[in-house]
Amino acid sequence: MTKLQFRKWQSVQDEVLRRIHAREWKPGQLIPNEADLASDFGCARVTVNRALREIAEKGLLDRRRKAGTRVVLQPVAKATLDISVIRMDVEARGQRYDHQLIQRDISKPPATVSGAMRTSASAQLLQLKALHLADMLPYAFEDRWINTNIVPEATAETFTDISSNEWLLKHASYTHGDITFSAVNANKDQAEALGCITGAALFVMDRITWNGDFAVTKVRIFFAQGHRMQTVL
Amino acid sequence: MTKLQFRKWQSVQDEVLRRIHAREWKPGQLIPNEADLASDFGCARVTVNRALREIAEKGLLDRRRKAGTRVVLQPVAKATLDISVIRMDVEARGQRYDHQLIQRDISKPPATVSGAMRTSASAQLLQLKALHLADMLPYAFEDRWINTNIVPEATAETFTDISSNEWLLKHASYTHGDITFSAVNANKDQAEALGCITGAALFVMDRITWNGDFAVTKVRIFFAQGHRMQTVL
DNA sequence: CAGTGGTCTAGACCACGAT
DNA sequence: TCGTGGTCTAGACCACTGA
Repeated sequence: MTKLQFRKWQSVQDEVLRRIHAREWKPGQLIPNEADLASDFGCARVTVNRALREIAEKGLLDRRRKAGTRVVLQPVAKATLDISVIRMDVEARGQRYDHQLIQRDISKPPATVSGAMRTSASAQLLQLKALHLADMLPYAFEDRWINTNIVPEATAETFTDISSNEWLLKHASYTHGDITFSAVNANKDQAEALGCITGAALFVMDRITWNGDFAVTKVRIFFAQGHRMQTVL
Repeated sequence: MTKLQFRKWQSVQDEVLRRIHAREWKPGQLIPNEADLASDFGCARVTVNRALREIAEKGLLDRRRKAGTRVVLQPVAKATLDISVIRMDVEARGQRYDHQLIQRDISKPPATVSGAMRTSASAQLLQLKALHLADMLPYAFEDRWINTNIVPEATAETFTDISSNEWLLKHASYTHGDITFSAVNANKDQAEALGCITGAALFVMDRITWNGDFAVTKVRIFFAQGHRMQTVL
């Protein structure tokens, strides 16, 4: 009905994906070069290039100059995770978001933290512990360290009205981050904060955010029991 | 020294990212349109377009026709996970990979499985349980159901010489998949297989792979205690 | 060396959507 | 309505790298 958007490169991409999925082009097989495909599809070579490039970025094709383009034997699936502010996650579920500041200290972090953040062993950092709530029930427990050398304004902020995550997005910029997901058994403090039994399996996200070579913040988030993180291939 | 690759679009992208990170272009701010940037950078508009398009896909820019391009207020970080065959993960860590088939049955799955796979409630599926080993130590325990209506050849395969994952990649194609990550306390069977105590927190990946509207396979993988999944922003 | 993909350009038309 | 981004083209040159 509605023709909507003549994205020729996308129809080329769809057709190529169809041929791969239908095994018309088998794993390991060389496919025609860009110029031939362009005349087959009746479009410019650049259009074919864009279609194939995106498929190669997804990991389904292996492209090499002179050698041509092949269907990969064992595709490495690329799943994309959207890591947003926790408030957004909660509100996207149609729930009411609240947060409680549990602790706020300036102190010398344990060696594991200063090591991971590459701060000097004697440096004082700002530590925050907070609870995120969805519909008044515990959603996640957060343990964060902020590098006040990089973000000195943080020492003047109470973090009672705004979560540290959102405050940092407004006041600090970053260039990249490292994320790790794991599972841990809840200790007494975490169990108490999240309202579960000690030893319950918790889904954990660790994140260190960098601005160039300097760590801006390190945060460990313990999600309430039963939390799931979903994505698609 | 080596100039290597004149990718003008990438130098444009680097410069734009620098301006965003340096807050020269602040969150929420409108940046110059493509034509102006092109003349500023001394390149074609298409080159600017490619540079900005990729940044927008990463979630740092919001682009709208007529309205122009803005730096987003709260960037939603996109993290990409590479989901490969477990053997590859193990070997990438420099460890020896082995696997053991623990169970192989054709039976009617529980309602949760047939429901998730959208197979008829009375359909028989092939169930496999297997252990993945790294340097002879348990790495992950896998519980899999295969839809033999979609992949009938599976009924003739023993899965003793090749893991089900790699066999499926060779013999079945898929169009998309759903993935969920969570944490669970190990039950007695899982604890025994993985060599941990009952109740240990395990990192779990659930995956359903589809070919069009039909589920090819559903797998639940319990990783050994302490497993971490890493990525970057 | 030569074939293939990677990139760039100038110009063009179009889809969208803010105003 | 009309400014902006989205896409397409034909042609060109270049960077790789397999043979």
